[in-house]
Amino acid sequence: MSEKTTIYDIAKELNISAATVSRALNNNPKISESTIKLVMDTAAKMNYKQNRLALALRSGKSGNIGVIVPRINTNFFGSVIRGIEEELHPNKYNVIICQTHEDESREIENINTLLDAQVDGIMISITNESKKNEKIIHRVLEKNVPLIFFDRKKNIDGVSSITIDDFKAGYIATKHLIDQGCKKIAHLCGDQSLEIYENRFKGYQKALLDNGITFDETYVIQSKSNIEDGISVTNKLLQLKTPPDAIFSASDFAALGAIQELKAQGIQIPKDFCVVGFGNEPFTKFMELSISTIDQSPLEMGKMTAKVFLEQMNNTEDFKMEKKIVLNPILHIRKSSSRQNL
Amino acid sequence: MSEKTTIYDIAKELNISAATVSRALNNNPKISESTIKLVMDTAAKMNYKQNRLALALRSGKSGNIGVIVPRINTNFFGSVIRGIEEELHPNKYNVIICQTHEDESREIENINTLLDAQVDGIMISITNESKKNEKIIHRVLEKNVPLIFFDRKKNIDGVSSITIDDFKAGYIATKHLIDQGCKKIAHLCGDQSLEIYENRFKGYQKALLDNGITFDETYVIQSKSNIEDGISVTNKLLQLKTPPDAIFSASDFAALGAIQELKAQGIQIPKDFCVVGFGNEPFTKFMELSISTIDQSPLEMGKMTAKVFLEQMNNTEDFKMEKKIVLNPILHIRKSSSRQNL
DNA sequence: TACGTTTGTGTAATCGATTGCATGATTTGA
DNA sequence: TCAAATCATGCAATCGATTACACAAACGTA
Repeated sequence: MSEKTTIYDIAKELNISAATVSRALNNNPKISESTIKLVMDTAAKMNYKQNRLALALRSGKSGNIGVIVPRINTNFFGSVIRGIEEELHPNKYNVIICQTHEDESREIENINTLLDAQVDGIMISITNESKKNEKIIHRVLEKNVPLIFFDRKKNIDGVSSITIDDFKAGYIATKHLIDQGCKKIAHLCGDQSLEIYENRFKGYQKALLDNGITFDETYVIQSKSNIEDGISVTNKLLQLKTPPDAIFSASDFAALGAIQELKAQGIQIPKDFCVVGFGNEPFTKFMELSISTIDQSPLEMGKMTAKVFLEQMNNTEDFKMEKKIVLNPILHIRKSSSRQNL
Repeated sequence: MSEKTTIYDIAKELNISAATVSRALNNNPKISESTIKLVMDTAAKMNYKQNRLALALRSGKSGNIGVIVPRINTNFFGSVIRGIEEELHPNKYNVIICQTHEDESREIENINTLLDAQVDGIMISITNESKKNEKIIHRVLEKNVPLIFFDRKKNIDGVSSITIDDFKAGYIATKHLIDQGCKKIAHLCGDQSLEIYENRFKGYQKALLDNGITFDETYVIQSKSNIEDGISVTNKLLQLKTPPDAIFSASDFAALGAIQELKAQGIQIPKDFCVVGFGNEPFTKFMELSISTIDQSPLEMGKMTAKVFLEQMNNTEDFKMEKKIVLNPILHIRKSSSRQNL
């Protein structure tokens, strides 16, 4: 049962005031060298640890940062959080994680919890673009709690964000399929109320346009980010009068489902049909028929997010800083769309 | 720029003392119904939020729980954390995540960080069994900070733990291979200084013994939990005078490497060779040749860990509570070891 | 009426660290 | 040698909520 030593204990021990102890511990130049040394030594001897709660109350800073994600147990978000963590820990910030499970009311709850917990900042990847959570976001801003979006953002003035260039990602993925000789490229798109999915779709359209392929909206079909949906949606595509000869999926999971369905129908990949996914989930690489996909550099994204936060915290200027960082997507070409060796 | 309202603001507004406000907000029976209602209403009107930092200082409880894992971006740990989170959030605890990257000194750092941050408890899956971190663990206990192990534990009196029955897991995995007709079963084992890997190995041995198969130590070979090591280790096994006809790997990643190497050597799975992995990583299910594996119920493990913590927090009795919970491993039989359809 | 109880509130201390202001001691400069 | 400047330190308030103790008012009872 080790009693905690406080600055008062040290003060009593040395017959000086707590104020002097506090100043000495903070290397205040007003305190004489000898006193500082004495206090430091005594503090070490008495195994003194600063009480961060007391500091938090006085300064109004908890030293905690809230991170809100749809879910934590996917490679993408797990890696982003890892990046955030690695950047913030050396700066004495702790990371508090919340999950929304793609549920808006849960998102609101989480933000309130974090505000209650007096976090020094919030980093969030929002669930979707609906108006419902607009209000709570503004409450965060009103409270002057630094807010940063990553990956799934809202466009709000004065709020920084770290995303990847989803338009470009959609573009290069589609362009790659065109380069492989595909002419009828379908797109499994995500919830269009989210900017990321909208941009992937637009990139896809632009690539078609730039390469003289007419856009056909029957080739665009929304799919959830899971295998089952990928299967059923692909099945529908294959029943079209003129079925597609390639799929660009906005999700790796849906792409995997698509591949399973294609195989089930005896279609040869990549000979007769090419597939590109999105996210570079670990399994895309491990599959026997490895899946081409877009890497989103999640680790990097996490680190950038944390860095931008730290910059804003250290920004003592009077003006608000807004940074919109857009990372470069990287296309990994794998077996599911490589025809050069055939 | 919304100024925060405190109980003093409410007190001033109503011309009563802050003490009364505090008591009213906490539904103290000493306060008259009418006052409580008045205070509650005014608090709501003034948008009062309790300052958790002040509460934290006074009570000595931060409301934060530290969770230490080797890494966060794997399915297993991600899911455990998710489980912990889901159980603790409704109880007003926040979860602070730390990663050790399998580095002992990092582990010590993390524990110190958490103690500094005045967490109300620590849940940890340790990096390994070496003596170096023994000291810091005891410091946690001395400080009376509740400590709980999950998955990778140390055996310390009075400390609760939630694990799976790794011995049984090793046993049923091996028994399954024997049932498939395999006679020369190799084991890719993990770091034997970790109890979990030691127990998987022991279960493997016992299953062999119980089924009249002589244990052959040349069939046991240590492998790191990654594909590359799985490949190289399997290559070595195949060069033996009498190569094995099955592998029970203590890691899914090594199992995947093993399968890749087996295929590369033209060996038919499961006809000529069976493989069972460990962990039920998502990819094991997605592979075209899906991999048999042991599920560790990580979500359940996380939830149990949190529950045990909450129980200990609510335990007002004078005695210490120690719970050693052992979850049941579940064998998922998939293509890599299913001979019944051949 | 007088006295003991109950009820509802207020006063002030507490948690631990920080910091503006005051003060006493020492040094500097003329 | 004395005023001014510098230096080192102490005092006390502060952050916001809780709570032991005190106390006044209201009530009940003999």
